Amino acid sequence: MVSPFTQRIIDIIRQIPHGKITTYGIIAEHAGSHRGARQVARILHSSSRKYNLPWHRVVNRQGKISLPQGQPSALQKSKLEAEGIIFEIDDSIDFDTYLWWPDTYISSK
DNA sequence: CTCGTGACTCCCG
DNA sequence: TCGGGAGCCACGA
Repeated sequence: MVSPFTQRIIDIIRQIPHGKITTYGIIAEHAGSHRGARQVARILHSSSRKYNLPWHRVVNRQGKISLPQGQPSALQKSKLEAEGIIFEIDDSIDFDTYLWWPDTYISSK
């Protein structure tokens, strides 16, 4: 049993298509908290261990990996590249090409 | 229950 | 362009 927010976030993460990415902010908005990006990150981290979520498909607002440079970020990058995502020169991801927006019953905007 | 922590983001100089 | 401060709040100890 988890909180509604957590459940919603998990639900959204699971809907991210293969080869696509989204941001913490977008997920937070869909979870009901436009500034709950930190919670998304925390939940994502925590839940990915338990629910085996594709955490590597979530990046920050700049389209970049949030993890500190080093092994963790390298791992995420390699996972994304394995799905066909091409990184820009500055290691960012092109939103026009790869950004995915949850289709879930939103439509309010 | 309380407390510290944080894979973020926005706003203001 | 960049840095600091604030907001937000679930999770784990």
